[in-house]
Amino acid sequence: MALQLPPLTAIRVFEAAARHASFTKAAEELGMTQAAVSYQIKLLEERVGTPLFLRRPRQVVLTETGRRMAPSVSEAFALLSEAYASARSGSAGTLCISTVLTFASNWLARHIGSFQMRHPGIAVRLDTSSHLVDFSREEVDVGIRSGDGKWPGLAAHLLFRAQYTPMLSPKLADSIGGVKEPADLLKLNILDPGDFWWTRWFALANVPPESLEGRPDTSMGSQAYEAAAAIAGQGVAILTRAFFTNEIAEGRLIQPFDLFGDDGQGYWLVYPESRRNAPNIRAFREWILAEMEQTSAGG
Amino acid sequence: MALQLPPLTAIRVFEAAARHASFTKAAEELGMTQAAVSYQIKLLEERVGTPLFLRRPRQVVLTETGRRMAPSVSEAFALLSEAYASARSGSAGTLCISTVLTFASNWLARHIGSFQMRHPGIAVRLDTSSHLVDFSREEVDVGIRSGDGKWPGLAAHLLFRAQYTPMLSPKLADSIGGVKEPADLLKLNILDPGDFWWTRWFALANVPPESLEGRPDTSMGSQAYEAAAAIAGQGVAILTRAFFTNEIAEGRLIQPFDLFGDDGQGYWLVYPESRRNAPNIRAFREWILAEMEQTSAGG
DNA sequence: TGCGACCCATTAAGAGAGCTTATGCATAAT
DNA sequence: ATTATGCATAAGCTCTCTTAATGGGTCGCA
Repeated sequence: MALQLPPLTAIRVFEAAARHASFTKAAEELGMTQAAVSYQIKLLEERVGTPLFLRRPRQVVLTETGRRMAPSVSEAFALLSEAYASARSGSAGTLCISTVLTFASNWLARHIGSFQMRHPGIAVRLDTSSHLVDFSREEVDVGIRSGDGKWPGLAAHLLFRAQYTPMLSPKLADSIGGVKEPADLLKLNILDPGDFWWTRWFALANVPPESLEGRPDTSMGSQAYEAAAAIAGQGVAILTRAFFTNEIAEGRLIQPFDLFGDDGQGYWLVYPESRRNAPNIRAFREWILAEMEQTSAGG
Repeated sequence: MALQLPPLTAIRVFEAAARHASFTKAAEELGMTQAAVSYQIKLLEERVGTPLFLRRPRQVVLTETGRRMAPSVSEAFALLSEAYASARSGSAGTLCISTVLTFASNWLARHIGSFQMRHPGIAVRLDTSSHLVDFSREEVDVGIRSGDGKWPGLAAHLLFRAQYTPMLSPKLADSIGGVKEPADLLKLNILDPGDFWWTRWFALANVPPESLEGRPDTSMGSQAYEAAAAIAGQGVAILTRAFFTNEIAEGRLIQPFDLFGDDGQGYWLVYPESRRNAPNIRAFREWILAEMEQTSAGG
């Protein structure tokens, strides 16, 4: 196929020169010197095989060929720059967030509405697939994942550390006359006792580790489910605090101890470094960091 | 104004890559390496601010933004290459000849039909203005002018030398019993005796120069008119032979002597060197040189 | 599974297109 | 005449773009 295309820079210069009927004016518009315009036009004329301008004393005028060529060229460039501009700005119109399920259900679901209020022009799409998103393979703008914040090529902002601590319903606490010290928890049903977080937390609390052994594993695989069970009074769950500030504030859960486990991980906002300034990404970043600030302050 | 246009080379590459859904294929089409395509696409993606392709294992696929952009871009390029192609070939569609009146009326008028028969696709426009055409100021393809063949920047082909010699109608010659020697001409009416050509020619013929003095100046300013007068038997004209081979062949004029004046000038086909290979110019050049060959051989 | 084929990304180095500066020339305006 | 304007041209340089070589990832085949 290979349609022989004209030298594009020359064509662009021609378009401007034809519009202005002046090399000097075209040079101004294009931000180059008059000499460069002259050079490009000459080049194009050689390629076309016929003059495009007549050099008159203090002006240039299009030849027949030039006149025939100019309108199509202008139209083509209009099309091009429109497509380009719309791609540039249009890229702000959608935001695809790939997030771990935990974060989506425990935090994002309750807060994303605020983002959409502030940026009504941005359509949000959530992708809660569990695999680690590869930005070069999938059409995703930002990701939220847990880890240590070190991913090559990705910018990462810490949202909060994954600090875990036991939580239970006030009613359940009351059923044993209140939870005064960590060992009290052992009187209750432990949700997902196999979770390493329990082991670590009891260690921090100076409770012998063997106390968990032999308990039936009730792992539900998701904090959301364990939280629901805890709220229903079915046991004590060990949860990430930041996800449940709301439940605590509303009294549906209580956090008996100000003691946190911390495995050094955290939840991070990530996106390709190179896209740091994309409008939609910038908007989301600024919003979520502000939101975190506010939440942690309020909680 | 100054719509920010995208980097055009990158856009061209994008267009091809989008069409093929492959960088490698696009590279082949554009005659460059795959690496260059990759580079240009990356460049464009940075400018646009969002990926245009998703890099999948053995293929690339357009992102939403890319899909939105591709059709307009393709259309724009189609427009562009059409305009360019039509300018390229369309430039062969017209041939504007600037020629001195003498040549137009005495030679071209009778022969141009043969050119149009051979190149029916080329519309011929004649411009017989008398001033020396400036190819950079006027929309003229080729010129025919007399001179010494030296014009800077112009290619020049000698059509014929301006050799002049007396001519008259056979009937007029008979009226004085035939023209046997140059001096016999003095018995007849000399058309435009003030023309320097007469002086030169009689000098070549060893006829005293004073013989022309005192004759009324009948200058008509154009060989065509003088030739018409000669054919009508009104006198002897001194004419450029090449223009009247036809009249001689048909017996309407006779050339009594094989003696030619020659002021070193000639008629030349000229055009800008740079346009030597323009299709219309090439066609005309080849035709007129062949025609000259044939005429001088036949005459 | 392991190997080869295919496709894209990346890097460094080199070539060359195209820009700028400076100057010249022609014409129109003053 | 003199000045101002607009384009052409030459030389030199910059920086974009290309090439070449290499690496990584996946699919297909045995």
